[in-house]
Amino acid sequence: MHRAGSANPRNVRTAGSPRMRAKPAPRAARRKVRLPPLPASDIDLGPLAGWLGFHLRLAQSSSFQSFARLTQEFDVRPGRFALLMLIGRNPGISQTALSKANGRDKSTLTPALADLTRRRLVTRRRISEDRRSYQLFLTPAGKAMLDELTERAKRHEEILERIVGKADRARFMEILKRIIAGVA
Amino acid sequence: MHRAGSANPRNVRTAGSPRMRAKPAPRAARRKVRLPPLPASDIDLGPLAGWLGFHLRLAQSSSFQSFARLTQEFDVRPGRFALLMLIGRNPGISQTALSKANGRDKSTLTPALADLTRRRLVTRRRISEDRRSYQLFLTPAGKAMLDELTERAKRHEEILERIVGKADRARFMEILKRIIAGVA
DNA sequence: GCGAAATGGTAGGATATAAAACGATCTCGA
DNA sequence: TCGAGATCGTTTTATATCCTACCATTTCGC
Repeated sequence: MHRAGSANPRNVRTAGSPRMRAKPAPRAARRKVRLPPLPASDIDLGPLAGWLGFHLRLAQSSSFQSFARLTQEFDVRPGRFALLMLIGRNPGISQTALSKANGRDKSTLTPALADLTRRRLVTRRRISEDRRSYQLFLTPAGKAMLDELTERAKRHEEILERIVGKADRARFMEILKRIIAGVA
Repeated sequence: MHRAGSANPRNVRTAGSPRMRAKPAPRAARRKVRLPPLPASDIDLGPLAGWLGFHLRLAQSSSFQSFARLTQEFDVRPGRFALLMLIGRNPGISQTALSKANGRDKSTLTPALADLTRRRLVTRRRISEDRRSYQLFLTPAGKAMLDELTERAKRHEEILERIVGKADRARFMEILKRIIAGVA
């Protein structure tokens, strides 16, 4: 898949390179050989090629984009969707608890919830017992939106499951959970 | 792990809840029962609990943070590290090729490379053959930095591999690669 | 050759995210 | 009951990221 051994010194232009096409051989004396930019298909990843972390990052990006494609008409990306789901399943949840379950810093929630509130999908209520915190709820519109999004998310999951394969699914999930628990 | 069935209506405070502690039972008539914010340990993830996409996101976050912890003294996070590695292994690579190998949009590279150039880790060279593009190279300092970072990254990989397990490592990697290729 | 289309890189606008510091409020121990 | 410290949410600051549009340059079709 990638070049073997160490970095290719690339001191010589191979004959028949696509770049040679419309280039009349210059008459001037030996021109210094210049390196054409590497084509994307011929990149040496080095150790990255064998590293889990790198591929975890790329896989997450791919998954994210697949999800976003399926839900773009609602303008809700995975992060927001998880918030709606967590609020819907846990009416009255606090922002701190929400941020932990969502795996994101609590300061991230301030603008996100402001947006969801502005869109009338979520409401916040001060409680008299602890006036520092809010309780979060879905509005009826929020519930409807969550239902719609859940349908799309299911399709996304089906895509992922087809790629992962039925046989490996449980094992794969278990490994992900171990990483979540173990690295933190 | 999470509450069974549909959302818990949470209409009743359970006796012995931690919140009851220093609360002298109010003498006033039946106080309206208020919902304390849910503790983080008792969150219903709903369908999220079974979804690969959600856990992929969290696993990626965990991995990222583990890496960042090991390399924080160099102020280089996974994205920058991958850039250094890719440039180091592919001297003369163009920004577009780099962005593809790195799985990020090319416009993301402009500020990233400006930073790496400012720190004298990377140099860019216009080439006469195609004056639109640059060739990227590591400086000696960039190479030294890459070597240092590679050591830390190896430790991070060892952590991941211990979590994933020797037996599952190859399978796990293969699945990640399928997701990268298949969803895109 | 020439003009249209593609390509490499940058700029601007928008969103997502984290860390640190902060004010308000609550809890705990003595 | 009081004060130190913890907790909740926000603000501020700094990155990272994408998308769209754009400019300069190159390639392609004819």
